[in-house]
Amino acid sequence: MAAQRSRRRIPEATVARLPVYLRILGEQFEIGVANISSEELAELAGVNAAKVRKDLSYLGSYGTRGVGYDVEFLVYQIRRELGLTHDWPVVIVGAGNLGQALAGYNGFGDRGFPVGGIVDIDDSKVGSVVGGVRVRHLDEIKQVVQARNISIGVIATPGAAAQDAADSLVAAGVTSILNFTPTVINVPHGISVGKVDLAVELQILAYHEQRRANAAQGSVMQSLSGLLIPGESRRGASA
Amino acid sequence: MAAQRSRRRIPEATVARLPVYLRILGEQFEIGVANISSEELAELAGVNAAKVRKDLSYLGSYGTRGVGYDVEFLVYQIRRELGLTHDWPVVIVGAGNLGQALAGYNGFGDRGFPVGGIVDIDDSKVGSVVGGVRVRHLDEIKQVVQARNISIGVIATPGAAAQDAADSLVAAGVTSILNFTPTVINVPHGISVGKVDLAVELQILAYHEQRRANAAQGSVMQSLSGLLIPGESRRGASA
DNA sequence: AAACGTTTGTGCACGTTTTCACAAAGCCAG
DNA sequence: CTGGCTTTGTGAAAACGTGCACAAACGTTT
Ligand SMILES: NC(=O)c1ccc[n+]([C@@H]2O[C@H](COP(=O)([O-])OP(=O)(O)OC[C@H]3O[C@@H](n4cnc5c(N)ncnc54)[C@H](O)[C@@H]3O)[C@@H](O)[C@H]2O)c1
Ligand SMILES: NC(=O)c1ccc[n+]([C@@H]2O[C@H](COP(=O)([O-])OP(=O)(O)OC[C@H]3O[C@@H](n4cnc5c(N)ncnc54)[C@H](O)[C@@H]3O)[C@@H](O)[C@H]2O)c1
Repeated sequence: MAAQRSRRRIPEATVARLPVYLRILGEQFEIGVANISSEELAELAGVNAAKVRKDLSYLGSYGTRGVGYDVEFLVYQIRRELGLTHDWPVVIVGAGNLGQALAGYNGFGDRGFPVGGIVDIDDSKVGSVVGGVRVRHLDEIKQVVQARNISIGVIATPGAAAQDAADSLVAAGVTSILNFTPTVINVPHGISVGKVDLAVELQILAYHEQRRANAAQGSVMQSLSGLLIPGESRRGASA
Repeated sequence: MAAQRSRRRIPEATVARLPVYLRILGEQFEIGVANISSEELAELAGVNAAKVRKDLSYLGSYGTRGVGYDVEFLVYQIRRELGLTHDWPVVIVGAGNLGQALAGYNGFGDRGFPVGGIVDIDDSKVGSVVGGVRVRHLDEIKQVVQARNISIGVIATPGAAAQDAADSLVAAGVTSILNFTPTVINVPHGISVGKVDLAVELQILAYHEQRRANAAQGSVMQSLSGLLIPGESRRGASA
């Protein structure tokens, strides 16, 4: 009776890398690669080979020593572990520029996340069709979510409305939220939240740019004081 | 002569949170809040107060014990540390759906990252104007970058063209890249790369959804075997 | 000017993630 | 079926990130 079922807990850092491996493996499979070593996969994913092996080891012992991993089988196992064996329809809240772009973007549904519904609070948006889906009113979100058994919601409203949107999603029964607004949202315990913030990414890059600029200036100063070894010019390792 | 200049190295995890604090502090300043405690800021940012204090301590000792932090001063210090005291124009490669959406999005320039240029390889796109900027041909990227002294590039091409786009950007003199395609790009040492991948975020959420589903099923099984304490129903802590 | 309540700044312990390094396991050639 | 080559899977160490807990510092009140 011992349920030998998965129930391994996979480290969050690994979960974030599995989708990257998955995509690469899918591409390799497409071009006829049947087998791949941790070294090759690591190269393609831009990470350390030992890390790849440890990551994959959380799925089970699916490699063959001296040979590598069967690409097709590995794709199946990762998909299984990530819960990608079936589609996860999503509901988008906010049918503005971003909401419409997302709804119209196929790379969304192609990856198993079809747009199951779009809602907006603005009556002038309600009724229009974007990406083949008719925009419904925010008030109907519960019907939309329950009709297609949706558990993932995407927030694409202005930042000021993000908390409202999150509350509506949770009330409608959604248990995972991807937030595209810059606003931090509060959700009840047990709800997962992912965040995509353009400005944050750019600001991180700006920080590294500035460091480089400062370091370069520092180097010049050192150079002037005769301390910089030629050929060893400083460049922040940040890639 | 000892250059007492910054040159503190700030942990990457902290760098990723500073933009969040910055936005919140800006909002608080707007609504007239002059002073804030680490506790309050932590609450608004959804993190631990000790973490906030440690993060801010990397900037220097700018708080006042028993009082808190001066909001305006802190905004200034974070902006300074992140290198946001001046604008960082960006060049967008790829004027398709995403490229046009980004170019037309004001929250971009508003945060100090104006679109300094857009290039595309498709002649039918060249010459059109999006977001007030005229699309130039990829071949002219070097002129575009150098004319405005751009150091940040954004890749919004199809995934298959991402490496090409990265190579072009690096050749043109860009030293930081934000990659919106799902493709992993290789860049020379010393170039910073940020990545925004929608599918990865959704797949991470799917994983948590699936775990919840499995755990719930597990609970039912436990319940059936009399092991589930009522009121203690399992819900994965993932928020 | 002392006593008090508040909040910072940070040492320390703990948890997580990365990396190293190597035995175990497989394939293949002879 | 043995020996040599390759590559996995994983302990153990190192590096990194988080959160607790508390002394030090500050403003206020008496
Ligand atoms: N446009 C971009 O390229 C881009 C890029 C990155 C991030 N973002 C972020 O995405 C969000 C949306 O941007 P946008 O350009 O699409 O804005 P937008 O103004 O075009 O669209 C917002 C939509 O949300 C609707 N809305 C407002 N309150 C609502 C509510 N409570 N419930 C449901 N719908 C509501 C509005 O009616 C509108 O249709 C913003 O937070 C923005 O910062 C946009
Ligand atoms: N549209 C979305 O909502 C969305 C969301 C997330 C991610 N993405 C990703 O963003 C990328 C772009 O998506 P899109 O919908 O804008 O695609 P798109 O096809 O509309 O636009 C791509 C543009 O890039 C140009 N291009 C192609 N090769 C080029 C090259 N070598 N140099 C310069 N330009 C080149 C094309 O001419 C085209 O104009 C894709 O990788 C996609 O996966 C898109």
